[in-house]
Amino acid sequence: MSTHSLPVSPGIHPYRPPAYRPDGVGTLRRVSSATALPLAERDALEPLSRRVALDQKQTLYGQDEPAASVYNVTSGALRLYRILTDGRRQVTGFAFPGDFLGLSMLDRFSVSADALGPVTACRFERLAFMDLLRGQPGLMMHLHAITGQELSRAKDMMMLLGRRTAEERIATFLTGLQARYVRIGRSAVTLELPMGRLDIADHLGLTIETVSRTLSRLDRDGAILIVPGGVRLIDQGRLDRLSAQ
Amino acid sequence: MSTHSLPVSPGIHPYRPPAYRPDGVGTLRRVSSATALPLAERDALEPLSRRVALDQKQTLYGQDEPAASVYNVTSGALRLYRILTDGRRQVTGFAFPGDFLGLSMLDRFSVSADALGPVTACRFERLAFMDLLRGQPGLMMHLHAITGQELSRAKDMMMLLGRRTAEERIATFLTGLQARYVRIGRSAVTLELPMGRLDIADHLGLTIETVSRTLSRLDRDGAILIVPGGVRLIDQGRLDRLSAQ
DNA sequence: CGGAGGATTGATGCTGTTCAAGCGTAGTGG
DNA sequence: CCACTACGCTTGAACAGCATCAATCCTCCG
Repeated sequence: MSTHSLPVSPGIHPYRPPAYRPDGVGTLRRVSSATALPLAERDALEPLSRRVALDQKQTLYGQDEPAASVYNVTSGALRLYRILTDGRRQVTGFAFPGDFLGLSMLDRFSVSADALGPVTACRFERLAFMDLLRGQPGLMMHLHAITGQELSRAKDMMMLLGRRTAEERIATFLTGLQARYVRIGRSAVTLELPMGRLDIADHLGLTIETVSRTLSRLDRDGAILIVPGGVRLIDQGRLDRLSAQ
Repeated sequence: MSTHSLPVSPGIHPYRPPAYRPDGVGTLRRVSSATALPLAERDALEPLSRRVALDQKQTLYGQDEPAASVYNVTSGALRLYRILTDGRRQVTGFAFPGDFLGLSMLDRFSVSADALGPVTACRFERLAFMDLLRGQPGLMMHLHAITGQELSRAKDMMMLLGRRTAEERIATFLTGLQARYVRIGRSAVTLELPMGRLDIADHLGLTIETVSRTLSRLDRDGAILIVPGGVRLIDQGRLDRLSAQ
């Protein structure tokens, strides 16, 4: 997975890899601000959590598996996806530090989740988690709002998959990732892409060839710069226009 | 909107329109069983509700409008959609009796909602609704689960829009509608289609021509029978296979 | 009867897919 | 140190599915 390690490329690309701060503790510290939990609520949750660690390609849970836990990602990234019996795959999203998984608390997971690289997460036993929530209406409301935001983003994805061109999909994907990275305090200019081209393709309803070609074209046109393990956004205006709602 | 009124067609199609029971009261009586609320919880909600009625094409609320209310549909059907600045539209779903709208309780509606025909709904003032929920953790959990199911269906739609063929989309749409109709106690064989072909197209990420052609082909092949205002499902096995996960 | 709106059908074209070959880099082992 | 392999990515050529453009049909309704 060389392309995922973002080495400092010595030549053309003045690229500095994002500060890698292994936190390695089972906490909720690095929850993004948009979905941030108030301190008191975080403290209520923390005693329930157990730290889990995954290596690349390991599965956190599988689609339709009984959902025994709720997770909060603390480091790394995961891909969330469904697969049809004939192998066609839809990557419904990617999870980054601060993101909750399984928050809708249905009996079974609606997607599979596996690690794009080393991942750590906090694990909550679902029933205990729900018991706690029953006594914390404010926290419950907050988690409900997070689910509501996820639902809103799912509708964005429907619009993207149903009605947008390949170039718009790629641009929207990049600027969306940028916005998420900003919220968790990462570079807003050079985006690490921890997922492969095939993951992006299966997320955007395209083929790997179209993803590759479209990225190449955006690079050639000076909108982006493809760097090892990621992408640097050059023409922000153009990208924003392409991804405009 | 003649094709939406489902008249008894005298000739070839032995079609009986679904019993039209105007309930006309601002209650939660006809909530579907899958999302049904326990009696006690329904009684807690009912005092907060005000009945609203819409005529065809009237708007219940618009995308990005401050979300002052939560709704529960009591009769009729609505289309839920987003529009891009250049006019491209994605219909994210349709709402039928029993469905909640605005349940994620974000500050603004994430889609627009307007009536496909005459509609009645219960309206809840959002803040009062939320206040009530704070004291009713069981009800809150239940509504959260409904939102979780909606999120799961949104992921189904992503798979459909990203990875399925036109024929599969149509078949999945029809069998999905069938399942919803069964849950609210309507015919499982002859489906009323209160939405037009354009609505279906914008829901499935197709054009109106492709929807029309695909329905015609399924009709010609004996999988369905197109009747005025709806569709009769003939070859259930074939449709199920086409929409199989 | 005539108009309006939706639906259907046909001809043609384009965007993205499919099939196929080649490239670049990392890792391995002689 | 370098050949060899593996894997992901890129690029090209041909193709297909769905879109686009356009005409016609159907039904309702004034």
